[in-house]
Amino acid sequence: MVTRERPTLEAVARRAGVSRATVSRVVNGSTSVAASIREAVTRAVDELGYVPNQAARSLVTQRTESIALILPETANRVFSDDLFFPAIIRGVGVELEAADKQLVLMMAGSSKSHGRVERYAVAGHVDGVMFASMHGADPLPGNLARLGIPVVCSGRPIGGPDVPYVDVDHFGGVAAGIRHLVAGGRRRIATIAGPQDMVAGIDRLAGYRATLDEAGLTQHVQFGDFTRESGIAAMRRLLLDDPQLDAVFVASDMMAHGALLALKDAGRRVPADVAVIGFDDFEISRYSDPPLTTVRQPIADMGRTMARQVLGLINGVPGLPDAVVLPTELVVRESA
Amino acid sequence: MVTRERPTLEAVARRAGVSRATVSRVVNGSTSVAASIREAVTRAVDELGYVPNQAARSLVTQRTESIALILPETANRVFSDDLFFPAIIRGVGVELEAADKQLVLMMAGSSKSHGRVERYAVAGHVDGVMFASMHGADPLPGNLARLGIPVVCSGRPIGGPDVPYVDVDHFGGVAAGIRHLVAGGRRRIATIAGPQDMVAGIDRLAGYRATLDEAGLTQHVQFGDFTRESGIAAMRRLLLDDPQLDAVFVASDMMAHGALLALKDAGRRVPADVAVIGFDDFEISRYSDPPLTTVRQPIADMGRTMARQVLGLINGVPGLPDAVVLPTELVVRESA
DNA sequence: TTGTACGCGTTATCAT
DNA sequence: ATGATAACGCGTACAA
Repeated sequence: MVTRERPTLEAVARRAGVSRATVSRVVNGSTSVAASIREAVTRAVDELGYVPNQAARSLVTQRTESIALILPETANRVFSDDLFFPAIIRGVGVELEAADKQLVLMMAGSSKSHGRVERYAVAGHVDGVMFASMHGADPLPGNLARLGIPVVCSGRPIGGPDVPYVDVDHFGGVAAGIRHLVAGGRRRIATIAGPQDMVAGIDRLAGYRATLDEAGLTQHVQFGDFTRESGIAAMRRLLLDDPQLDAVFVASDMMAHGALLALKDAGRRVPADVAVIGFDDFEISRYSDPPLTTVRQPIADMGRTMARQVLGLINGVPGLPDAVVLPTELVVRESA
Repeated sequence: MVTRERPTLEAVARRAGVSRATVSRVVNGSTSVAASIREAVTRAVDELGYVPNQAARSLVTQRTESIALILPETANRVFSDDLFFPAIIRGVGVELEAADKQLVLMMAGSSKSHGRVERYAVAGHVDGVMFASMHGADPLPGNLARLGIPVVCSGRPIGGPDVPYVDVDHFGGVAAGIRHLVAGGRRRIATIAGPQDMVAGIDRLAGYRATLDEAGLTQHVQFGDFTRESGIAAMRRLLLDDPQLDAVFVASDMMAHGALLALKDAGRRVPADVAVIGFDDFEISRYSDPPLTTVRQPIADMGRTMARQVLGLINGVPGLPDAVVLPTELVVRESA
């Protein structure tokens, strides 16, 4: 498999009997080119199969036409059976495709890869950067933004929103869920909270605490890491903690699914004995046993919005909001 | 947000009081540099925060250090609740990260984006290309390979394997599943086949036909497109077609899940009345009702293998196999 | 409208 | 061991 020489602008120019500059103009759609010459150049381009060299082009334009999506997780974690990341990628992909940009996917779970991602972005290999699923007070987004690289985060950054972000209304969604439980007569409402180094985990727990306070009820909290297994384990601890509980608000659908399994295992009926509410509204939650009542968050929309924001930043669109918060919505099915 | 001037090789050279060439040598780890000078250069690099410009580097090295994964599907299709693509990406991601290459994800569902992807790859923006989930006799992989671009496909290409590929043993997996059904006394074994423009759909149906022939049984075939909804619909048609059927082999776990729902809906018990076998072994299939007996295919391994193959091609590793076929394995749970 | 010539930031080939 | 210097392929002032 020998690499065939790719034709250059020079080769096309020779073939068409014009200068390189003219070919460049035709290729880039400049209007100030005579129709006859344009036609000749176009033919030469086709005959030679000329395609512009992106590296050379970037070198002078300072643009790469590609945008990175950085996931501070290991590949194994990102693509387990959790559908959050796929949905983000879907939204981002749709929007970038429409803008004719390429999506560079970077997983930065280890500190080694974390550094690699930083160097990559700083090297000017992408025109902009999006972050999803951040842990703790990651300095990377801020660092990149300070270097003048357009950056947008999904999820309000912990430790000071020094970069634009897109998030959903965690608090309001949780409150709606809890109020639904209270209205249904539930009084011993526990929660399985998410990791407290992520804003989704923090805000949903805050929503639980505030709404329970409001109703004057006692709190029961156990923590998971958004996986099904952690949901199973947390539900078991909760049952040990308060065998009389009659409802549980779970901070993610995957963990809620785990809770359902653990409850069935413990002989509890859902929702007769214990009501369960999740958070996400994955497609699959329609098919759990029983179908899951859950707080819907528009994940793909977050991806789309994030992409639009970063494109706006790149193009210098004025008046972009520093923060966009998308609404959540309680979807009532059978589990609560 | 002003783009801060990035320091160039030239700037570092001035600061360290040496030539550009020497700085380049230090940055690229050449041994023939005096220790004292190397130290001075390193310090200048740190102080200035110098990072090599990738475009300039690519221009001369002809390498981009990034590799594309092309999915000939729309973003919406790729990241539905089907876990096939996420698993492929996971495997690819792990392997590329180890090799310090960047993953460029390209979804090419429309013919417009199909062309864009081709131009992108031909423009030399990536060092190699991987394809997953191909439909029909797509000429793109062959075209790119002919241009000297390292290409590997997941799934044997339809219409002549003119490019290296990685696949799984569809036929053997299906045969094992069907024989298990026959051994369990099932005699009216239907199948829900996958799309016949994809090798996974074709080969699994071929396995069904051959193994049923071998056992002298009558065939009942309905088709789906690997989605849960199509599985539901196909199962209903099958029940209409042969109300007496006592088993169904389904060409994917998602469709099998749909079949389970349709059977329950029709009042059939699984496996008492009808045995069900899927194909994939997604994590979630352990939790279906009843837990799904299925043919496991090592999807993430396919991704890893594919990545290793392109990397080998790129590095000119001799003796790479044109085809790698990974084994499948029947996982018996409760549905059959 | 078209062509000339320069510069983008590197790496690589020479001398020294 | 180190330093000039020539590519690499393209866009674009500037000149014609």
